[in-house]
Amino acid sequence: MRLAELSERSGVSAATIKYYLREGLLPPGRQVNARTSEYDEEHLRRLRLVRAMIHIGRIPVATVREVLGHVDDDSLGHTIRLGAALWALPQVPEPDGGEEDEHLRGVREEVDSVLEQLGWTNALALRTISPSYRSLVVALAAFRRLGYGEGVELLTQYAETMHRWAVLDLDFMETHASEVEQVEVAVLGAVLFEPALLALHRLAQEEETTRRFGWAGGAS
Amino acid sequence: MRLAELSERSGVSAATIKYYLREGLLPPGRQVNARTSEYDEEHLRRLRLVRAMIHIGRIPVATVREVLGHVDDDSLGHTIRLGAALWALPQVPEPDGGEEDEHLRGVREEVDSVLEQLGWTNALALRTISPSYRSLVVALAAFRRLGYGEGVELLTQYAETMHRWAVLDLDFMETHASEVEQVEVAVLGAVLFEPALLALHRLAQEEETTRRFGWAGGAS
DNA sequence: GTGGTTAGATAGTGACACTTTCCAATGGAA
DNA sequence: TTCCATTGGAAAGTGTCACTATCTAACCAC
Repeated sequence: MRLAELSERSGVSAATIKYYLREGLLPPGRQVNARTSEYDEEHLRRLRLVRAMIHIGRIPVATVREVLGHVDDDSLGHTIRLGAALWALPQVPEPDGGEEDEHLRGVREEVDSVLEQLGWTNALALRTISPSYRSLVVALAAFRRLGYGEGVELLTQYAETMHRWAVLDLDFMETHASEVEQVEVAVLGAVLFEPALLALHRLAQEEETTRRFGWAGGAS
Repeated sequence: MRLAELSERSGVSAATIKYYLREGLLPPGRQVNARTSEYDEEHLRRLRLVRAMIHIGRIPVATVREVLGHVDDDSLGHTIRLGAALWALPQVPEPDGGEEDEHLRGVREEVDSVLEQLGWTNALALRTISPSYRSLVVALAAFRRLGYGEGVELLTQYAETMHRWAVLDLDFMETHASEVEQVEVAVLGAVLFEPALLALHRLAQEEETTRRFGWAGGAS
């Protein structure tokens, strides 16, 4: 298939596809001659993956390139490749004060004790370098800075829920044979499944809110 | 406190605070005279809230204004205000094809049957207008378009988990008296707590991955 | 009365994700 | 063979976004 057909089948404009090729998000097609290339189903799939990462996962183009680079890199071990890909995903940025702590330090201690209590020894060991750990601490500290510190106490319950979710993810991942696919599935789980589950969560909130308060609910 | 102090205490530059005032994200200070305004602790809190929404929640400035407008609007009922605020949050954009269905239609049917099975009658009734429902369907359709349809079968399990989470949210919310605060807590739950829990989820994934595959794991 | 600060207006910046425009080289149709 | 739409590639342009910088006139403390 040529560029025009790839564009039509994916619903992505030819100019945008050229842009992705230029940026290295899509591998070049098979060169037929100096002025024509041929694309296949794998290109279409990759294009859909890229689009989903950008629009559903809200991942910047440069980051997509980096993440997919790790996914494709078969010179690394399985865990490393997966870790590298997941760690390249966008994270919560540094808080405003630069390094001003207090809340940050308090939350960090609390998170550490929760991890220890849960027996997450691997996560504890990775703590100093894991972006997920940093994101967690920063987000919780912001919450606490607004006066909702008590929310953090539920952390253990939430952590158990999230662990159950992770087990489901990895079970699902292991049903897929190829290593490249396994890493891809894990990345997709983080990039596409998270938004889906957040939408499901908001839907559950809507359900529960209307159950408790009805449709017009509360005073005006 | 004057602008310079507000800036120093929050770690946000004076120019940025002026920008937020201009955009209506912060209410103006108490005018002392033609060229001086006085700000209080409530301004500091609001500023931190805005910063958290923008940087942790990744919400566009215009959307923050809209969401906070709903939170502050005491002319509406409780449920409506909450719904309006949550529905104003950024959602998954339309898929590429414009309206090309098939996957979309299939997923929609599947989601509907899951909702029915769970007895989420309110969510089912809101289905046609709820942005969360749309986001869910679009994200799952993208997943399926990439060949991972089976993931959707776990939907019921995930939905039950998300409902449990929503119940925890609303329980927490109800411990807060003021209506304005209740709506704020719900919005914060969606905006700050979601990133925190996603970080927790990724941490759980790291833990479980290293448990199963070790540190170097898999072939190279 | 002088120097530093303030609110407010206007314009500028850099990142980002495309989009447009141009080109010469093809390749199928007439 | 001639014509003309299409192709890959390069380069410049566009619109949005979240600030950031510059300027002005008023004010206040010393």
